[in-house]
Amino acid sequence: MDRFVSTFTNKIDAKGRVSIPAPFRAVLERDGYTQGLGGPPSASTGGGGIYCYPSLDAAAIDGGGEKLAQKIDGLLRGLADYSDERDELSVALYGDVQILNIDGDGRIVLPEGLRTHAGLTGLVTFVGLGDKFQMWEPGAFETRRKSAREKVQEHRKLFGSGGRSVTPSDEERGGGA
Amino acid sequence: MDRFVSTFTNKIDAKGRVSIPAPFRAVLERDGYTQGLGGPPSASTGGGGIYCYPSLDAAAIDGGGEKLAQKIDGLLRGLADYSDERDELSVALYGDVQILNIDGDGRIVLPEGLRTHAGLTGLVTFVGLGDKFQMWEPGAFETRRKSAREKVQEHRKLFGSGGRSVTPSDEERGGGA
DNA sequence: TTTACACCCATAAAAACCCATGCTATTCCA
DNA sequence: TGGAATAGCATGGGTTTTTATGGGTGTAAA
Repeated sequence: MDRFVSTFTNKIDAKGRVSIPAPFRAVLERDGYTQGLGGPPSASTGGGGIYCYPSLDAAAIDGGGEKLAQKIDGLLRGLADYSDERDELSVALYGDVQILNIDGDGRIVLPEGLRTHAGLTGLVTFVGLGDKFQMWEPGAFETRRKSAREKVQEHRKLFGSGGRSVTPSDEERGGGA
Repeated sequence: MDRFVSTFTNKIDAKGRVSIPAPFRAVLERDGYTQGLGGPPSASTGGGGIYCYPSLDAAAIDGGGEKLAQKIDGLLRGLADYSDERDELSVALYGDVQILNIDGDGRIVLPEGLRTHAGLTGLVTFVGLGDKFQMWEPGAFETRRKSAREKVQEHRKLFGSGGRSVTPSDEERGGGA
């Protein structure tokens, strides 16, 4: 299993730290995470970390590991070096990215900018999306999830399936608080 | 991590010095130094130099290490010798290049010419763009960032995603970013 | 001399690091 | 089978290390 799945809600402590759900951590490690968690004693801010940036179309933070970073690289590859266009895209793709290091206890500190973009206060909901995951303010995510379900319902009517199965988004809720 | 990522805003002090963000310094160190100065080639003595030149198409300064220099070389090599285009580009790219030393505390001094080109006053925003970075006047950068984001929105449509909302069941989104 | 710059030190704030404490789910053993 | 021992995790809180920034001093160019 090397995909981010399921949702978990964790607490932001007084120092601004949040535990990354252990299953997500496991995915990150397999993805080539090389710091803090057993990686080589590389220099200060080198080696790894998770890539985070404000979601383009939602009040949430997108996060992921090396695989996500390579995906971003892929978007830029193909654009001519030193073209104006490339610089501009790079600003949006790399410029908004923050590399957050995971400490020895599996926690990260969310920078002010990201926190406000997602409207985070004391709790964060981690949502697995396969290649990456998102961090939401729990209330905002609940709203989003509901509307997503409704959409799925509609689609099902259109398909005329009428099946009684659970919706794809209906995973079991995560632990904490 | 061997690319410049993320943005940082630092202060220019009374002597005209600016701290290079530590993560960028780490990238430069891995990239190798261009100007071996006295002392061991380790971080302690600083002793490296960075390539800087006015951005061709923006009110900003481009900066980078050895890898950037090589990339510029490669770009020029691709053009026919003695072509007008090459001459122009050579002048544009090399003519204004300055090699700035990093002092023992990770700071550089920005020459007058570069500072005015970017309209820098008391603060500098460092923006990672992968294999180089840019230095902007914070206000000007905000404008740039905004337009860059809009451009990315357009590009996402090209990538085939274009989806407006991210639902928990919404896998495989091309545009990732 | 005056200026510009490399080099050195000091310091506050932030980030990284380390250890301790409950909780829960799981394992193990009588 | 039931309950104690155990292991993994989220969380709290000290402590140390980095980092950004301010300022002093000597030296070499102008």
